[in-house]
Amino acid sequence: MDKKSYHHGELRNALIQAALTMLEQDGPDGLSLRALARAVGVSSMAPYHHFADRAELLAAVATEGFLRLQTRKQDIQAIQPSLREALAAGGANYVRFILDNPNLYLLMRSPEFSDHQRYPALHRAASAPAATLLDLMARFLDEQRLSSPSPIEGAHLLWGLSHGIGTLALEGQMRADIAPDLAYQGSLAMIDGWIAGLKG
Amino acid sequence: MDKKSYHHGELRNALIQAALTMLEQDGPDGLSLRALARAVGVSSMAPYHHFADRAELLAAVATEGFLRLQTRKQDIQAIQPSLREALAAGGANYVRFILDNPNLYLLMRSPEFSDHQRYPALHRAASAPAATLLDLMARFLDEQRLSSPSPIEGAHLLWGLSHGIGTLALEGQMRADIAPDLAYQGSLAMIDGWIAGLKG
DNA sequence: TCTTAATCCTTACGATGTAAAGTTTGCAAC
DNA sequence: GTTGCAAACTTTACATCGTAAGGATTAAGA
Repeated sequence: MDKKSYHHGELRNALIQAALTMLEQDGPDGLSLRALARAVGVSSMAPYHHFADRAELLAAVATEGFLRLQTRKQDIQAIQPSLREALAAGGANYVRFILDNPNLYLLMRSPEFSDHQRYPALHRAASAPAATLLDLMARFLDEQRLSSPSPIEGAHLLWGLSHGIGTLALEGQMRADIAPDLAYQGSLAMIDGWIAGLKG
Repeated sequence: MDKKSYHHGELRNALIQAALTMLEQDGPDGLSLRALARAVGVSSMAPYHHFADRAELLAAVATEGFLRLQTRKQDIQAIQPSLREALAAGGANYVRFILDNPNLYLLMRSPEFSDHQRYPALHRAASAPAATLLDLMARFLDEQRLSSPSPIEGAHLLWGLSHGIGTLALEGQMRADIAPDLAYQGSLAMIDGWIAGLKG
């Protein structure tokens, strides 16, 4: 595809792909629309025919990130022997995703996309992993006949734990190589705390 | 102090204070050196006599944030009846700090300050809360005669949990009003999981 | 009083996001 | 085919930003 024609034809996709690779080099803030356009071989204003502004392009990239995360999530959790271990494995996988795609993850969690109304596709993609976790948690709590925490609370706790550990590892506050396992062990400890709390 | 003189006299401090208030309005990225200089009533280049570049000014603001955090942390943890509850209360307080100073916290955790060599004051201030937590954790694990997790692992787990919950709450992924309590309950659950794991 | 160093200002440059308006191209209807 | 139109892309222009270079002002000590 060595199109040198006036019309690019696949600009939207090309921009997102270029952004994904450029992102991991320069970070979310270093990613400029102009540099992106240059990389794709197009004028500075061309991206504006596919995205309203810079934020909308970044949102599309972040959306792609959530789609990739969800794919990985499903692959891994299908293998686990028990719900308890599936929950912990999901956490470890989440940390691994963060460490594998640091800047993409930073972008995905950027507060500039907080407005759900403005980025519906992003929030749809982002809610898929959350829904998967919530479903798993609800099934686990039901299986164990636990009335506390609620499924939402439990999901937020495990999610928060893995998100936090991944972020700390990214910042160099802890060893990245053991971070996924730490998330796994921490998740198990919290889950066992719930179970122990019921019995005690 | 209505100095209209050529020399401001307190520029460095004034800039940091102005940045702290402007930060919560415009976010870390919206904070510009020029706007800051304008707010303080000084030329665009004046800040450069006190800070090498924008990053160094932001680092000073972030440092102030860590100092405030540490103050709050000590005040609250001194009141707790047990080490177990002190650990959980520390987590809840951490979440409250995040929700009270969302943009300041974002700045404090900005990856652009990862270079410890370049921002020694920042990392000194940042390590104080971490050290406090680590000390508390070590004392708790010793008190309970727990060999697992290690103090560092335990500290990272609780820290990660609160960081994650605070961040999710910031993003609107969960109700902010119950987030601190969720961190409290989650911390207790994980702690109890460690204890249960020993006995079981 | 004179010197000197600290503090602050003016001017200038390149880069960025994006608004406005023009150019090229593919395509559908005749 | 030819025509007409909408979509894709370009050019030009502007405000704003970080910051480099060099000049002006002032405080403080000799």
